[in-house]
Amino acid sequence: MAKRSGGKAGTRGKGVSARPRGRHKSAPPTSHDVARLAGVSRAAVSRTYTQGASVAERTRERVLKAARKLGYRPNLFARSLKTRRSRILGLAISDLRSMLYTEFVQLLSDRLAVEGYRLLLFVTHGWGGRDPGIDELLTYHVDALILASSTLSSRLAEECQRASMPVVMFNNVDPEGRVATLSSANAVGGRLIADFLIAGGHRRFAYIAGYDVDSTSSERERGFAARLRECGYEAPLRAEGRFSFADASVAMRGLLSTPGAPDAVFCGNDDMALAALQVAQFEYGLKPGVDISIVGFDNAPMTAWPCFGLTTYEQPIPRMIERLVELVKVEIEGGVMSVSTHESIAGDLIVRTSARLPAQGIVPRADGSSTWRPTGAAGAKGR
Amino acid sequence: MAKRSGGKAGTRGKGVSARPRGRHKSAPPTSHDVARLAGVSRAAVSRTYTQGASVAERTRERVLKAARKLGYRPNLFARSLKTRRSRILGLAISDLRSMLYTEFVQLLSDRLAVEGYRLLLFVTHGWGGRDPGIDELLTYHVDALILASSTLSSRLAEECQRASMPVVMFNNVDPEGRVATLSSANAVGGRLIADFLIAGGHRRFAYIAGYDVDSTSSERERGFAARLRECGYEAPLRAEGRFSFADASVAMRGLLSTPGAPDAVFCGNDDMALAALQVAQFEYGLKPGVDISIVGFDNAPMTAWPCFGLTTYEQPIPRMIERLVELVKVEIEGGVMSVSTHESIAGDLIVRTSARLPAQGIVPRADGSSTWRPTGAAGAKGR
DNA sequence: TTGAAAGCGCTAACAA
DNA sequence: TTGTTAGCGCTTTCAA
Repeated sequence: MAKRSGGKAGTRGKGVSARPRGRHKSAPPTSHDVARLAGVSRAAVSRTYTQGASVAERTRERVLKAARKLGYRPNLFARSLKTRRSRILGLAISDLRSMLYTEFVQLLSDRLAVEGYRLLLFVTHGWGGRDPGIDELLTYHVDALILASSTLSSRLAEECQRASMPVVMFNNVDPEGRVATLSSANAVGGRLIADFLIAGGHRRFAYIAGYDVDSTSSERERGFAARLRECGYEAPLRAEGRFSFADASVAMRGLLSTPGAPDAVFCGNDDMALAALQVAQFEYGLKPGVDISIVGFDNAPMTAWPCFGLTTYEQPIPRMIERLVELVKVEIEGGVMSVSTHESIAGDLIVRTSARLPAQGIVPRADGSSTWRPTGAAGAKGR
Repeated sequence: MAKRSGGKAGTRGKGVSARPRGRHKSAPPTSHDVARLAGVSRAAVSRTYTQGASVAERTRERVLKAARKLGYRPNLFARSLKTRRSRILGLAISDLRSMLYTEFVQLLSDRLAVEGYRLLLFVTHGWGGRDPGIDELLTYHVDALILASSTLSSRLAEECQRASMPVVMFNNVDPEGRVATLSSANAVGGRLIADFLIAGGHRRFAYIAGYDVDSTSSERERGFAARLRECGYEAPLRAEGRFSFADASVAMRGLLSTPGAPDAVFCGNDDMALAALQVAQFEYGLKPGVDISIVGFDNAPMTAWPCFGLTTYEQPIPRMIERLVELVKVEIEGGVMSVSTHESIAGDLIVRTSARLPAQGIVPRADGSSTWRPTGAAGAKGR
């Protein structure tokens, strides 16, 4: 049972007047303190910590020595007042627990660290059309905002614009098309999965959706349903899994308990697909890839685990992050965006064991996994 | 292919002199701008946004109206200069992808949002004894630092103290005991798992460790090994899984390929346990809970999935977060910590299907899961 | 290369 | 209740 050190309290002179302190803790040292100890001006201290400023080596050393002695670190928030750059980016995200997004945040954080940026986290729980927190979001005057998979009302877009806060959206679109957006090829993926399941010989399709308001989910569904229709199949059954394991399990039970139960289920993300997989397998005794085909969307790392072997449409996170970071930097520089404000990045359909394999078109990928390419007449089979 | 709006550039008067602007973007409005438009002083604007300040309703309304018109939000970084509170907490964490920690960060972020705090993220990749980034960490003058499962060298502890930065450690201990620490009952958990596996009739034990330097893993191992010794068993076999799925898979293969392969494997966290489980099941054809027992540590949500049914020692995250937040608040207030600087919180052993059940002692928990309580002579069986 | 001085956007003590 | 004033800790002209 150690005791706190507690010492170092009380006063300490600074310039002419003593600074007021907290009761138990001394305030952190400032450039003023360092300057005094080193016998230089505050400007010299500042220059020591500024890339490419001109300071004599001797001055520099004295500053650093004094700083070390005092435990001084420049205050980034104070600096940002003058430089107008906080090197902090806001990340608004609906749920960190979605498998793909934990991967996304980890990799994004890593990538931005290289760039000298840090992430300030806002977990938004999906907002669902309303946008509470918008004022708070804008109160932190971060360098830019990344809105990842959280619904953006047109009002938020407008507010950010008026507050001249740079924004980039990731995997969700601004309904009014004013905000730079990067997403995966949702509709394309949905279409490809339709082709894949048709080629696998399926007849009764279903889609487990995320949220209705979420463009991510609805785009995937749109592509899927459109392609089925084009090929002469009925509209897929539909259930809502709210992007979560628990809700998707319920949705899947509902689907499998109906008379004309589907033999092919496409899920709006991998979390829901793993739920569907397990419900089919452990509650209905179905063998995935044989009795039923289940396909996800994301290619989250876990889906490759032997117990799952999920067939899923890849979101190429590393590439997406690379591009996202570029977009953010452009927004921050305030450059003129001559390119499209809505970009999408396509991935491969990663073929594993949870869905029946078509007779042809399976091709290996560089990383050892397999994908599927529609053969012949672009996969159209009529009916 | 929408075009950017681009407008609103150029200059805008402010007081006597025009402020310099960026090229394409206007600077965000300040309290000065609002004050001018509303015909009041900057102080009045400030008061409007300060809890419990005295402003006439009429003034308040005029300020808010002007603010709305301009898209003004107070700048929190500027405010923090004066108030010495940024309402930002730094979170240093070694890897977001560990199942328990995604849960932890999500819940912590939620809990802190209620308290009015936001998290600034530092992913540290485990640091392993060295502590790069310490200067950067301290450059953001956040209100406090939470060091979650990342190795803290005594130097970092000292530096934070000198920079008078409040720190709380979560699931890792300051080697010198100077920093407030909260962890789960690692050694206790390790001992309980030893008892449990012994009661299950096992003979050949193994431990898959995280990192050697990590106190979290070594404490668990210490309790496990100590209890085995007390009960007259040989020291467990040992392999290093570095807290990751991939490395733990390799470790498990190594373990199962040795002549005296273990029939009971305790893993330092759940991620490694799920790896061990799948290697045993899919590569060695062993049936968990029958041919071999595998126990994890964390009780991450996924471990309850039907395909896993992992028996694991619970880290009661909600309770731990509650206490963590209290500790952080105390540190921030600078109050005298009269309590122990190292607290630990115990959880239950959650019994599922991945490990053989002892003949007695299985009891239900309130949430529907089951736990195990050693019976008789505190579980000691001698030999 | 250096220091003095002004000011980033905001708050708080004080006086009106 | 309000405005004036003096900073919070830092950077950045401008002269020296």
